[in-house]
Amino acid sequence: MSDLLERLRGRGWRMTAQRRVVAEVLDGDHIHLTADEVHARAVAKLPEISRATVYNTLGEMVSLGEVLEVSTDRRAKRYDPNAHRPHHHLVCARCGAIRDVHPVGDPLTDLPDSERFGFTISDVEVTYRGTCPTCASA
Amino acid sequence: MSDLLERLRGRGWRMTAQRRVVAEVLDGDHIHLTADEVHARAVAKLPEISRATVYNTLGEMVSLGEVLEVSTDRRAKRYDPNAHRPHHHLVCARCGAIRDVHPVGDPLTDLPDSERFGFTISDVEVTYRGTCPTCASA
DNA sequence: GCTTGACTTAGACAAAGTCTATTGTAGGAT
DNA sequence: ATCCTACAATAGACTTTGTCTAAGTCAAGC
Ligand SMILES: [Mn+2]
Ligand SMILES: [Mn+2]
Ligand SMILES: [Zn+2]
Ligand SMILES: [Zn+2]
Repeated sequence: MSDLLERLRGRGWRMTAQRRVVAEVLDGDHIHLTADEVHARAVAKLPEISRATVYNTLGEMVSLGEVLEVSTDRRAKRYDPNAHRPHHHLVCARCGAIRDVHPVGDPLTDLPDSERFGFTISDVEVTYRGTCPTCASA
Repeated sequence: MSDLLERLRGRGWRMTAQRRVVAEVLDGDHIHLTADEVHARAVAKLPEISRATVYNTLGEMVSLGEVLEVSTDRRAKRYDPNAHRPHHHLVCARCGAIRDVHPVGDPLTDLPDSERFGFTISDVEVTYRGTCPTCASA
């Protein structure tokens, strides 16, 4: 069921009811929830879970490399369980819907040496913005 | 002197000491200051300028299209007077230094139709991350 | 030099996130 | 099975970044 939960087992991770529900809430494709959204969904399964624990648990999952932090807007960070397949994001400017996308080619080759200012570049992050089909037809 | 200030004149923009100082502080190349940094530098020239006025003025400049908001980290928004030459950003992960960069080609062509989920894409934002020469030699 | 609507200000308020002191518990040891 | 203890969970104070409001100030046209 929870692929993320499976990945977290056998890492010496002490299993608690709180950690289990956070992992369950983050299961699925194109999942990019804020900490507060994770908390709201976790409370539905385990009413006494605290906000601090959700933040702590998400932070640990990020440290373990099993969850990614995504910042597609200037509001809250979003947590993404799709940590093992490199990807970028497509965001609807109207409703905020987020899709995982996989551009072809390496965007790094598009940056000429004269535009690198002597930096050693280790990562490129691409965000596509537009209007989703639902918002376009509304 | 202040190219930004020149651009803002003759737009029916009521000129005040506060607005002049904010525009002066934002003059230059590769400028990407936070609102608080703008405020600190503005206070040095005009001690009584308030935080609210800096936020208001930056917001108006953004609305006029003369300043861009840049979000290269999850902390404060940064304000960029280079609003008329499309560009992307190269960020040092260690010290936060930000350079304006101009990749060749259109990153949109790298996203196949099958990866567009029916969206109409209007904008692409690219952030290159790495280590600047100063941090690399330290 | 008036008048007036636009601008500025201080401080309250809000959202997102961090930190701390205290209490609880998972899981190994006995 | 029970005990122990290091690790985890909790409430709430605190911080950072940003917005809002009500009252005072001023640039610019007449
Ligand atoms: Mn994703
Ligand atoms: Mn820039
Ligand atoms: Zn939409
Ligand atoms: Zn650096």
